[in-house]
Amino acid sequence: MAGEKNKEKLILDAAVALFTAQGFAATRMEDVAKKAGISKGLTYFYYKNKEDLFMALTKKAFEQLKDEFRDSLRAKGKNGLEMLTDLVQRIWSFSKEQPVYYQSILHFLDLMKKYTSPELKSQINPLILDSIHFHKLLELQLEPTRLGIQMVSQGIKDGSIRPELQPEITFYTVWSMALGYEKMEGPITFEGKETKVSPEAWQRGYLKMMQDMLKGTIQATKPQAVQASLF
Amino acid sequence: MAGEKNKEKLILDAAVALFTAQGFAATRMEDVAKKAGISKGLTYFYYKNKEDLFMALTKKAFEQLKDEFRDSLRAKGKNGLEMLTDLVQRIWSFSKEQPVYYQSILHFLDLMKKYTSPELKSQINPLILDSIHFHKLLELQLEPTRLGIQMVSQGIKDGSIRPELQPEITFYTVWSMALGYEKMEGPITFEGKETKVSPEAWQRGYLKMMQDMLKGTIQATKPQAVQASLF
Amino acid sequence: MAGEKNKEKLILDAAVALFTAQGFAATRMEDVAKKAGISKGLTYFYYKNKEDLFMALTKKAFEQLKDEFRDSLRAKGKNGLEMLTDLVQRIWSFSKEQPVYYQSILHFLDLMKKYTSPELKSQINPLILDSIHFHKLLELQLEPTRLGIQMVSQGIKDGSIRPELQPEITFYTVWSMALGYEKMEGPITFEGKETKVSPEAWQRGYLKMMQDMLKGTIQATKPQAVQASLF
Amino acid sequence: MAGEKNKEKLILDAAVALFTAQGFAATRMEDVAKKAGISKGLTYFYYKNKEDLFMALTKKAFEQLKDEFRDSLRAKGKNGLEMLTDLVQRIWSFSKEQPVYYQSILHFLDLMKKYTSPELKSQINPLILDSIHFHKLLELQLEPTRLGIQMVSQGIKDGSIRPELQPEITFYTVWSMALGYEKMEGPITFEGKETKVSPEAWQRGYLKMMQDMLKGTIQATKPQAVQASLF
DNA sequence: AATGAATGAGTCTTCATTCAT
DNA sequence: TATGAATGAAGACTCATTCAT
Repeated sequence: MAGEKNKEKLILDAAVALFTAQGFAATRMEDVAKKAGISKGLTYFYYKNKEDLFMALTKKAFEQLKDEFRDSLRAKGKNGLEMLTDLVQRIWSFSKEQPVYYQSILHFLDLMKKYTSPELKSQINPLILDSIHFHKLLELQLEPTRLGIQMVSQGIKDGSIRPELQPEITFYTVWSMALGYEKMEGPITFEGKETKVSPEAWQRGYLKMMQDMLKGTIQATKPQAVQASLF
Repeated sequence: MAGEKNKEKLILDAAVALFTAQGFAATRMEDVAKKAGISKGLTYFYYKNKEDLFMALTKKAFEQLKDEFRDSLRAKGKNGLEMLTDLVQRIWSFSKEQPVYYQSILHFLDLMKKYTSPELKSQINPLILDSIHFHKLLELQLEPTRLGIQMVSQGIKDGSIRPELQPEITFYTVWSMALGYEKMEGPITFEGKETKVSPEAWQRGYLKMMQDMLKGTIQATKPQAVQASLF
Repeated sequence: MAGEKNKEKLILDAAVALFTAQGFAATRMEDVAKKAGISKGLTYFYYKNKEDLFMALTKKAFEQLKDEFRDSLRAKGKNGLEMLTDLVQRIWSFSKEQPVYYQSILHFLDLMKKYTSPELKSQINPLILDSIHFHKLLELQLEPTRLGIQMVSQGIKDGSIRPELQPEITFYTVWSMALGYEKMEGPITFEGKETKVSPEAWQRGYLKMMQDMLKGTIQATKPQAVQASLF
Repeated sequence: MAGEKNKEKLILDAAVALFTAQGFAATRMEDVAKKAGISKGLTYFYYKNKEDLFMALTKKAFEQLKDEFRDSLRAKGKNGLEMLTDLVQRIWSFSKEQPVYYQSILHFLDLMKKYTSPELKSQINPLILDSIHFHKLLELQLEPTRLGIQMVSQGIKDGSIRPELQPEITFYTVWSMALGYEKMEGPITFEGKETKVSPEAWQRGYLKMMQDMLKGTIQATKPQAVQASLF
């Protein structure tokens, strides 16, 4: 009774667990069902097909991501630049703690590229276009962006970000930097074994450069750990 | 007789063409063979398996990428900052003109992340680890990086880049920014339909911010198109 | 309250509509329930299973067919030969207007063949043998036949049919001719596109030959449309 | 070496055997492969899918049927009416000895009905329309018909068939009678248990009536068994 | 009578890969 | 080198049917 989680969520949780451990392609719907403690058929009752399930998962990922954005924006006593710095770090944490959600977001971005290109649109699996979750995502994906743009605007207003920067473009730049960072982790770690660039040093350097790129005349209200560390 | 060696190339070219049109998963080895004008069996003579073929393709991608880096570095009359600006634009062109090669590089970066993580390493398809091309790639991937780092060092020396920046970290940052940019194209195009942020405006803004982040006291020797345009 | 019994009919009507549009195999019980405006479960309350439903439908088909036979036999002022001519035309109309009922009758005839053959009986889906409707059908199917035989007997008595014909065999022959005719419609229509044999010409010719086969010394009491037309 | 039957035929033979024993729907492709002594995959190498296999089987059925027609036509010393009588009996034998082939022909006739009707065409399984064998069948199905029409023409010429009959229509009538006959076997056998109409008596009666329907002034060159028996 | 969530057996089909020639 | 017939593991998905409520 009490512990009777909603089946839909049960399935999604099982999917996340298995995708994390084995990847999307290597996970069979039957395994998802088994892990969720239900029958295979019921999985198809709640999700039209594997793609639909993945789109539902992606939706959840965006919702969680939005929460991160919201928490960054709500933080008391932070100026715009500090918010963005915090946000980027949250994104990195998110990519580590919820790798499947994070990957699903990256996958969705690739999807968007195809979706917005007339030549590539046909490459998209029709089952994805069929999914109701996919269409909800088209809207949902904009929400984190809106919050991010607010942070930049806030930073310009409070003087922590250069006034000549255009908020939309600036936010997209920050967002894409965060995404690019994650891609480099492998090579950095690999090479770091023999060079001086440790992942930690790189992260500090990366944030610092980003802040330099953005910052206006007003200094941070309080010294930030990242800013303090030299590299 | 003499020119027999290019069967290998024939296969690779066929693979690129098909992966471009349909994606990796949707392309069957039989199709590759047919497109290359040879038999299915022969494909397996030259490449151990589909993964091996893909690793060979990735190797070629890195070689081409390295050429782009080299061309940027060799350009006469450019200071370090200009080289990096040029490089980033080359990378973007590369992602558009050789989408399969570009995607194979991104895929390899993901692979590197798993490869360098003890927990994730087991997720890598064993056939990949078997591939001789994969192991060559482990070395090869460092080459573009080395060239990029030289550009930063050059920029510091010629004053176009801030002297306090650490070359390795700075290059990685630029490199990851270029990668992140490409990821955002879909959303930007999608949202651009109703907002003021066109893909072109964003690209200009992105480059400008990157340059602001890097630039030292010395101005560009000649005005650059990108710098000139406001956003 | 009073009229509750018609849920059964509701289901049957829904089944007929869907079978007509999509065929038996392509129609799911869930669709039938939805079309009938009731729940899936209730369908199984009224009909044990899909086969049982189909047998019930077949029973209804035989009842309607019997009505056609009865109407033919009851017609005033017609001699036996005219009755049979009329009957054959009714059967053809029936096959066009109630294709599902008609097909269910053909299906039942195939079933009978298996049912009466010791070797083939095992091929019959056990659910069919379980159906109470099937067993009712074993009796019901004889009724149209009885009426048809009466027509032949009547024709012999009134001189419109050759006296040396054996009524049972003659009726079965007429009945099977009517069935065979319908099977040929596809090929005739297909080939008719390039030949002189239109479906209409064929129908007229078919009836004429049948009448020639049956007719005795007494001519039709009134000229019949079919007899009048040459072919 | 010697006993190495062509694989395509091996598969077809296995399919016939299994369809005969269990029916089309109840036979799995895997069983066909096993029975043929090959792997499941090879079945799909030779036949695109189950429908394609069935269409190939139907093609073979029409070829065998055509042989029956040809043999009837070639028979020395027979007039047209005798040929048709012989043909009908061959068809009946065929339906008993090659029930799967026979049923596949009936199935094809149903298919033709849908194929030639704009409203019903969409009900046809797309895999069937895809099958190359289906399209060959559209031509092939006409061949037996052509031979049958020749028989009627021959009968008219030699005086064994009424001269006023139109060959095409007459043949189609005979052909459809043969088909209808087979449909009645079940009911006749069932009812025959308690009535005087045995299957044998019916067959004799049926043929006699058909001959009466067709026959011209010239008597059979030699007495035929069927004609001799009273009913 | 009535509901609809839940079950799970059943099957087609794909395709990377091998191997006899 | 080169072929292409042959293999067989793997997995998504359907739908008739049941049953707790």
